[in-house]
Amino acid sequence: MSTKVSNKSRLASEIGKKGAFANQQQEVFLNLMRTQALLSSAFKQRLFTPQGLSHEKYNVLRILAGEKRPMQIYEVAERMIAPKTDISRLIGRLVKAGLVARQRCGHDGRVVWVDLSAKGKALLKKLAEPIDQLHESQFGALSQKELETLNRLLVKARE
Amino acid sequence: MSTKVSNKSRLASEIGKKGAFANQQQEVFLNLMRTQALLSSAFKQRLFTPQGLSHEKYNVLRILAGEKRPMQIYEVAERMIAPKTDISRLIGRLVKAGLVARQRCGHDGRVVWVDLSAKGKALLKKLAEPIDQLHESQFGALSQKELETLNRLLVKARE
DNA sequence: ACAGTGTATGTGTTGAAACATATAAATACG
DNA sequence: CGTATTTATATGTTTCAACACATACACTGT
Repeated sequence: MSTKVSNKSRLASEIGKKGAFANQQQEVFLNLMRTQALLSSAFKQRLFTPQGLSHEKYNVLRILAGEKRPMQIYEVAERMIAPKTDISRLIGRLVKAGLVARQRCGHDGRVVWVDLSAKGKALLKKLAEPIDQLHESQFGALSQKELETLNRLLVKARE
Repeated sequence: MSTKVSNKSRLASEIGKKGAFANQQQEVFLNLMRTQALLSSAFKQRLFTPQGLSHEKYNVLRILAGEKRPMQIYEVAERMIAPKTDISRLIGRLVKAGLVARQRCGHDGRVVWVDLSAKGKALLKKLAEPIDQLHESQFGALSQKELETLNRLLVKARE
């Protein structure tokens, strides 16, 4: 039954504050959810929705822009912020919107290459400065040292 | 480490010479999105989906449990992690699942009171410890001081 | 009393997310 | 070779989210 001693008890006994600890973790969790929701909703409302974009669509564009080359669909899927199984239809919507081009590979009949279209590149260029400004308005109150700390702690929480 | 800033520095001068910041801000933003996605997806997969819950459903239950009293629908909506306009149908689904009770107010014909049902309370009780354990597995690597710092920085980013 | 305004909740509709499953092509293997 | 397995993408179906709009009631001032 007790194949694994809970980490909580160990840590809690080290610190001697069992209940308070769990609450603090809950607080951090809710805080993380709330902050993410607020910041991402600002992007959606101010930048993405007016351009007919969603977070996921923008993400694909951003990934393609970062690579500066055609990518296979599964490569894009692997780099999405949230793991994405339903990538085909997302790409399909981007193709329909004229933002990416999709092309079957000759050698390997399974593969589809996707890349930014001129329209997609133009849209990203248009968004670049507003995005920087929004980031600045969101994180401007945090010093560079605080940003580094936040980065480090967020990564640590993921591991 | 090489600092490749050709594109950024031009933008930086346009928006006030904070180009070095813009990259770091982007990194924090993406980090925040990724960490939130990972942590919340663990909750969904391990705890919520097996119980037929979604994040939003659980949120309503959590809010009602915290108040320990019947609440009006708009009160619940105001406390959701993400602002929710479409709360009626969410409550409707919870009623359908038997987790909350919904009752019209006699005095004010507009008002609907919602409260946890016995089934809802039992579900929350059943989830309490697994939730603590999951929090511990997610945040156990962070010291209490680090959690405080993370909390503070997340709040600061929201303001 | 009643028209106008504000408040609380409900719904119509469209698009997207989730999850399983299906197709299709390349590769491995006996 | 031919069959099984893996890889890459697509689709069927159900449920949910978002946004606008609609309803239903309460309150206010005249």
